[in-house]
Amino acid sequence: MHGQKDLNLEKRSKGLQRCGKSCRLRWINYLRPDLKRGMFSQEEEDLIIMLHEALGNRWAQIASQLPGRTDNEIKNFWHSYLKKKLIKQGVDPSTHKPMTETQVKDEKDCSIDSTSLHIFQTNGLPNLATSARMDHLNIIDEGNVAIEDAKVNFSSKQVYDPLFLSEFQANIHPNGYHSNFPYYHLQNRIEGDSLNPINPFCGFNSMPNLTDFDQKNVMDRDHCCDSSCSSMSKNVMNEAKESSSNNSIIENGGIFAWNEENKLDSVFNFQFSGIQIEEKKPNIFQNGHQQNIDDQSSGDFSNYSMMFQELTETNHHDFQQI
DNA sequence: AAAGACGACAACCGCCAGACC
DNA sequence: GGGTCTGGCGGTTGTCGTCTT
Repeated sequence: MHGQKDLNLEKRSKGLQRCGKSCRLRWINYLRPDLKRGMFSQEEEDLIIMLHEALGNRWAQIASQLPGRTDNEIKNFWHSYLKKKLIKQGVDPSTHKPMTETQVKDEKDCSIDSTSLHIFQTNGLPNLATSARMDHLNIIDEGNVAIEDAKVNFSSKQVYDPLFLSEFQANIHPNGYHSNFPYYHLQNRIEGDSLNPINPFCGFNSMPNLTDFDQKNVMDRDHCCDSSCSSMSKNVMNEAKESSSNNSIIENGGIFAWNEENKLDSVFNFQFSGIQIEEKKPNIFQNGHQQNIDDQSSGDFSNYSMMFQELTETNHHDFQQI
């Protein structure tokens, strides 16, 4: 240990002796001009939790859904904050399922008392990123999965779950943006498109790559993210509202399949690359919610947060008390 | 005021895959 | 086909500032 310390001291005194690889890493994680600084917003937290539930420790993929955030940053945030937060909520951070009382007790860092735990466990309340949706997913890690295996039956989905898997297919409005589901799906439903009944089979597209951001896109990053996420949240909110009124989610068919790519990556398609078009076409989903004051970090997912809050309001009540 | 604990975060390490020769 | 290089990734470590005792 001392040797390592001495080495570090030496490095500092001489200046870090970086190889090309570490220079690259420093650029990506620290120096890149498009990096978003500052704390993570609540919306980003929620998104990370959900993405982590779906993707596991694939930080790079998670980061690709959070423009301006690096995998390293998200990873650190997870280990230093989110993980503990989930544990305190009685949620196993690795499985995203409610921990048993024993598990909670086993967690050294967990200060939750058994009474509180009992409250939400007996109520059958989910964690924010409920595990229910993933329970019904038969998705295999590397994405090479037979379509049959990838089918998801939403009919067994628990009603309280406001954000089932399709939420990740945060599609862009067809008005110039990419769209498969849920927007298009939802539109058909709302507008009663008889030619396009609710299509239970949803295609997926290649996952956007953060590295695809060019400098101009970077300049517009927040706007882009804001819009796409807003539409996403609105769509999901509508979907969830509808489902709550019907007391079920997607009962007609309730199955979706993968396209030829068959990659879990593809589920998350925020299409950040649609910036240019989006700029010219105002987002029809703007619902008048005031942007979060913290424009750097919170604005991007403001609607998403509200949706989350609204959808989980009832069932989340007990959590607030914990 | 000092020492230890803790949290945040940058940096490092090792592995892997793809490109190239 | 095999070796080397490079980039990407996830896990882990080290440092530093802040908080607590």
